[in-house]
Order: sequence, then structure tokens, then C-alpha cells
Amino acid sequence: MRDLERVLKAAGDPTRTRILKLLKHGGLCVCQVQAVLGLAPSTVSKHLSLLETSGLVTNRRNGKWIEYTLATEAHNPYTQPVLALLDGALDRDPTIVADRRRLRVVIRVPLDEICSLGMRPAPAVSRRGTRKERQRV
Amino acid sequence: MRDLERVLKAAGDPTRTRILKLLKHGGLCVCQVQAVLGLAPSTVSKHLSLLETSGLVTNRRNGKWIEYTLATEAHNPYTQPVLALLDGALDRDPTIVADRRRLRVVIRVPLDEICSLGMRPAPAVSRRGTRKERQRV
DNA sequence: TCTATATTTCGTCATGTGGCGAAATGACGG
DNA sequence: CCGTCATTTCGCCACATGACGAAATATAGA
Repeated sequence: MRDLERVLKAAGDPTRTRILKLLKHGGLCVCQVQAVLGLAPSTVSKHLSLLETSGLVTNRRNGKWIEYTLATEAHNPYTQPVLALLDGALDRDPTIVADRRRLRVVIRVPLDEICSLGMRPAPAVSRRGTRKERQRV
Repeated sequence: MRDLERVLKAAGDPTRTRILKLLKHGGLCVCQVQAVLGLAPSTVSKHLSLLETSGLVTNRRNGKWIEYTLATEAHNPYTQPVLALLDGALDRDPTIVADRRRLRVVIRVPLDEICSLGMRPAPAVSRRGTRKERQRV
């Protein structure tokens, strides 16, 4: 029972649904997800580890970063059907569409820049000086 | 987004999963479900109405009782896949197996008797005198 | 119409969950 | 071997959720 419950609960949260929809476009590290969603790193991390616990997602280290990916081979028998359900769902949802738009921007930026700045929702596309923001005195 | 979220959250609760698994064996009224699960009527009612809101279940009056049934035609596009996922799932789960055992008993008893007594979990299968239990003085 | 009763609603409580910021962790890359 | 920094853990808060019992509702059936 617990396996099914975990998967459904994991996929049933809007924020995690957004993350799963993002990961359909390829593996992402925590700070990339953070940049798209505009949430605190700790929040994103918790969601991702919950998704991993439920078997919907796996991770592997990639240099300085940890890349999260949709699970392909599942130990949990219910993950694949749920991922299949999500596939093709919500593709017209405004939030999902906006997320994808931000994702396209985020993917182009080198990881170093995205992560070190603790980027917020990515207010727009290009703002010069991004690099020096948040230098506390 | 909200449709998907509602369905997944509805199906993601263990009690509601149990109810859905029960309803696979045919329509049931609130007090029958209550008798099997051993929960307060108000609790069962709330779960059932939540399942209905999510589109997983429908109801129709049947004499004195209201019969809840798994939804066949869904307005919500996500209900059918979720019901399909549940179908065949958990069939070896101890709780589900025990529920089915109690269900078999409950189904044989006339509705009048089940409901009017506010039956509790149905402690076992065959115990003579079941009928007269709980006659408070 | 009136009564009995199946169901729902309401109020309350304990617990679970999602969000944040601060601090701890740990591994890459020098 | 060390420092940096991505990630995780921890503590906290606000809010959602599931359970109950009591009271309200509504409808079948007399």
C-alpha cells in the first residue's frame, strides 16, 4: 500500500508536478530547478528527495552538481504508470507553459552562473550586472 | 492543473484507496463502507464526497440509501487512468484482503441491519450472534 | 403529514505538509 | 589538504487534512 500512496502523494503536489514536467525536458540540478520555480533551495531539495524516495526520480552526481532525472527503470511498480499519466498532461496549463519558457532561458546559462547567484524566478531574460547582485557589502 | 491534483490527492489517501478498492466489487452505501472500514459515518461520508468531487465516484439514491459507484464516464480526464492504475493494484495487500473479507460478510447482511446498528469493524468472520450485538440494553 | 433514520455538516483536535532561513554537510577542483 | 559552494538538514511557522461526536438535514415509507 505504501508504495502506491507515496507515488500518488508525490505526484499530487502542484510544485512537484511542475518539477516532473520540467524533468521531461532532460536532467536538471537543484539550482536550475530553483531558478525556474523561484523557490528556496531547501524547498526544492526537499521536493526532489521526496520524489526520489517515491521512485519517480533518480539522481547522479555531475561534477559540482547533482543531476536529477525522471526514473526509467522503477523499483516501485507504480511510478511508470504515473509518469505516463503526467506525460502529455497539463501541456496547456499556464503555469507549466510559463515554467517551460523560463526553463529554456535557464538551460542556456552556464551552470556556474545560475547556481552561484541564488537566482529568483528569472524576472526577465536579460539584465546586465546579474553577476554582482547579492554581494553583501 | 487542479483536476489532476484533485484526482491524485483523492486516490493518494490510504482510506480512500481502500474505499475505491471496495467499490470495484459493486456499488455500496455509506453505512456498508462504514461497516467494513470501522470508521465514523461522518468520516466515511466526507471521504466519499471528496471522491465524488474528484470525479472518481458517482452516487445515486437507492431507496433509503445512497449508493456510491466507481465513475465510468468521467468529466475529469484523469480519473480513468487512475482507476485503471488502481485496478489490479494492491490485491495482495493485507489491509485490502482483510477489507474484502469483511465486505463479503457485509454484503450478505440486509442493509437495514447493517446501517441501523452503526456496526464496528466486524471483528471476525463467523461468530454466532452477530445480529444481536450492540443492542444497548 | 409525520416519524425514523441514512447522510451530511459543523466544530474541534491532533497530525501532516509546504514554505522559509540558517547552519551543517560534503565533494570538486585548486 | 583546503576552501568554495551546491546541496541537505534543522527548526520554525502557517495552513491543510483526517479523525471524531453532536447536531442539522432530508427523504423514504407509513
